[in-house]
Amino acid sequence: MKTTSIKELFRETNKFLNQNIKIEGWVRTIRVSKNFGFIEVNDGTFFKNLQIVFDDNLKNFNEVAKLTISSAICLEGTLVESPGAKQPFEMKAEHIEIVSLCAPDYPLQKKRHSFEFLRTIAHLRPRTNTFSAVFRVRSVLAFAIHKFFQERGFVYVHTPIITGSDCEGAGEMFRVSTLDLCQILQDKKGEIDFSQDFFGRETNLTVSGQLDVETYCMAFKNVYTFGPTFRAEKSNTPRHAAEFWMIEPEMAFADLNDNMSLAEDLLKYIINYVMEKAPEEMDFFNSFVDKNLFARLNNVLNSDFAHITYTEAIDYLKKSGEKFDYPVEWGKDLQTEHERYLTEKIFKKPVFVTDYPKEIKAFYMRINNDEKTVAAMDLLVPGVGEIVGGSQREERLEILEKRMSEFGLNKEDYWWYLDIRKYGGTKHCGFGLGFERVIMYLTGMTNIRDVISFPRTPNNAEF
RNA sequence: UCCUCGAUAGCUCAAUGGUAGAGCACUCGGCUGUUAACCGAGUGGUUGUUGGUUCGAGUCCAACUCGGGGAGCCA
Repeated sequence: MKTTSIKELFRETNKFLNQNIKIEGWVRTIRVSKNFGFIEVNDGTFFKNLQIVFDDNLKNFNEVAKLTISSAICLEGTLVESPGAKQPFEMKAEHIEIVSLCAPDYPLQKKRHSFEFLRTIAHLRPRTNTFSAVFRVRSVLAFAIHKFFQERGFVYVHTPIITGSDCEGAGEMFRVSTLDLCQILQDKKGEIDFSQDFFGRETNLTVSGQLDVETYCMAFKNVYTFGPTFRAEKSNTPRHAAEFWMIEPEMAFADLNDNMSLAEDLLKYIINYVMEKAPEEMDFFNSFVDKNLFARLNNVLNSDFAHITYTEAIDYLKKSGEKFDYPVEWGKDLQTEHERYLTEKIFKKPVFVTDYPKEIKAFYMRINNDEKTVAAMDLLVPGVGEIVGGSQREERLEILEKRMSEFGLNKEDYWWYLDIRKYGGTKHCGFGLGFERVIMYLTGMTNIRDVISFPRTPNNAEF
């Protein structure tokens, strides 16, 4: 007999009602009386469980009655309408095979656990309601992002994970090496001799695919990367991880306004997509994780994002009368408290902040005509803060070279990046979108460690 | 890295410097429609680690480890 998925039962109920079916899954909870009992079984195909009714007509009733949570079972029986209020249908079991009895020291109980505890059993937590919902949404979202870009003709570029360049000089990097740590070779200056290393030079894990993807942008016009990114920063916050995923689109013949339109369209598209494709999971988040979730997401869908310049943002903050821990001053970067005030108190919706002072942004961002600011944009959203950071890139070779020397960067190390400007360079722009931050924003989960299967953070690489 | 709070049974949490406790989980028994099922009984502890103060430390002190919240860096 062919196995039916619980997802099919919920999506095409009439097809299976009063029919004989076979189900394979794991016991989520069991309640037993003297002569009958109930099992809630989950087969992994769907967020919700199927309730099983069984009684002592089963040959192995006594064994079934002693099933432990998370035991694997295979059932045959009839799908019938349920008299109970909490489920539309249930299965009247005629045969239950115990595939594997779960050991009694199984750490997950029927009761609620703290996320902190569940992080210590990251190999078991996908079996809980919350993590089942988080990781199915993560999967749906990843697909939605590809679908969005592919539908618009963007080419997916796999930029390298191991890199010889130090993109934007941003953050500490993880060194990649096959040198024997016990016998590091030093050259005459006493420095490490990377010519003896695997690649014949110093290499690291990537902190951004942007510089590489810009080269493909000049060939395919519209491109994007979507892959793992690594930062060796000892950041200990609910929003940072040493290994995370990032989406980085890049568009040729496009300016900062095109860039912001793309970011806004992308966010709205994936919100719609995940609401449509994972409604049970989203209902769960709205009910148990963040009661304002739907209101917040609908607000994003139904509003045009606000646009202000950095200079205007400083004015807003100064006129607000709010007392901030950090002073508001033109030329200084916006602090988290400033960003949150802008998006949560003043605009109450996503806000693009553009045209930051050139001193506080990266070397590759395009200098504006005022020669004081660069064509950068950050998208701030209520609750999460900065979710997108992007810019129009400096395409003018002389200006880019000047900027690099101001930042103390060695031109020779970026020869291929500069070549793009020499050989048919054009205006272009792009941004980075933190995948985990999107998941947090769309689910209401507040810690990045709870939206990554096996999170890597300082002093933590278990599993 | 800085500030701050915390760590007690498998889990969630109690315990005035003076005998280490409850609910859930687990084991056994009861119960004919349950929904975190219910009722009864039982098992379960080197109180994060190391050192100190004290007649006596889960409780006070110090360092360390890990975790939460905030900050910085950013995505």
